[in-house]
Amino acid sequence: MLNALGHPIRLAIADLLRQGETCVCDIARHIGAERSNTSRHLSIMLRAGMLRMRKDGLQAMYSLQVPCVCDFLSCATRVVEHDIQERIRVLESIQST
Amino acid sequence: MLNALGHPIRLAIADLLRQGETCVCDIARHIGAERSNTSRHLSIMLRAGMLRMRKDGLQAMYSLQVPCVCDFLSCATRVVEHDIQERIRVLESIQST
DNA sequence: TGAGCGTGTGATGATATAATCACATAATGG
DNA sequence: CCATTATGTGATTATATCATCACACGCTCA
Repeated sequence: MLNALGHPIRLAIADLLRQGETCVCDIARHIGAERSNTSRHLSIMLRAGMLRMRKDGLQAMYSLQVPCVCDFLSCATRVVEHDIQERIRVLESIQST
Repeated sequence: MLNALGHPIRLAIADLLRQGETCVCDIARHIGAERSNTSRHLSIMLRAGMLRMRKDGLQAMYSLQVPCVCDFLSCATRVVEHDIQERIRVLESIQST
């Protein structure tokens, strides 16, 4: 599952899906990727067990399967923000010398 | 950072380092990988900002940089366990038909 | 000072992954 | 029934990643 999140497009998909169930074409439009490519990444995430899919007429609706994935992404965001702040601090301390 | 955790060896390294600071040779021995390969994966994790390294004589001691990575891994573990239990439930329901 | 140890890193071949194109499938509506 | 639309999937090429080998560097101690 970590591997499934370790790609920019898939991370963007996961982030987008936190807002709720979305169809492939909307996902592709929002993240600016080709639909076939988006579909392929979605299938990877589906296989990883982090997404749920249901057919609604023509559309395939995807949503986050596990609520914890949201917490997971929130935690990742906090880690990254913390890391960025620390790097800024380091850069500033270098600059001041 | 998700990418850095999305590889079996690196995930094993992160999991091992939760127990505390460890040198490269011990890490390599514990996870059963070559030392040069281990060193390479460690540098990837270092660049991702999730590890800290300090030299201690001959040895290079690595440790988890951000405490949140521990929470992160705990959360991942919970997600996976939940997923496994759900898959078992699905399999059993198939078997019972 | 030279041997030994732990570590990091180029080079390289093997493998995996990604993006794109083309096309097939399935549902919808005229 | 046929055109249209949304989706998924082979095929292919390009790119990235991985594991291994060989070797260099820095530190320690006899």
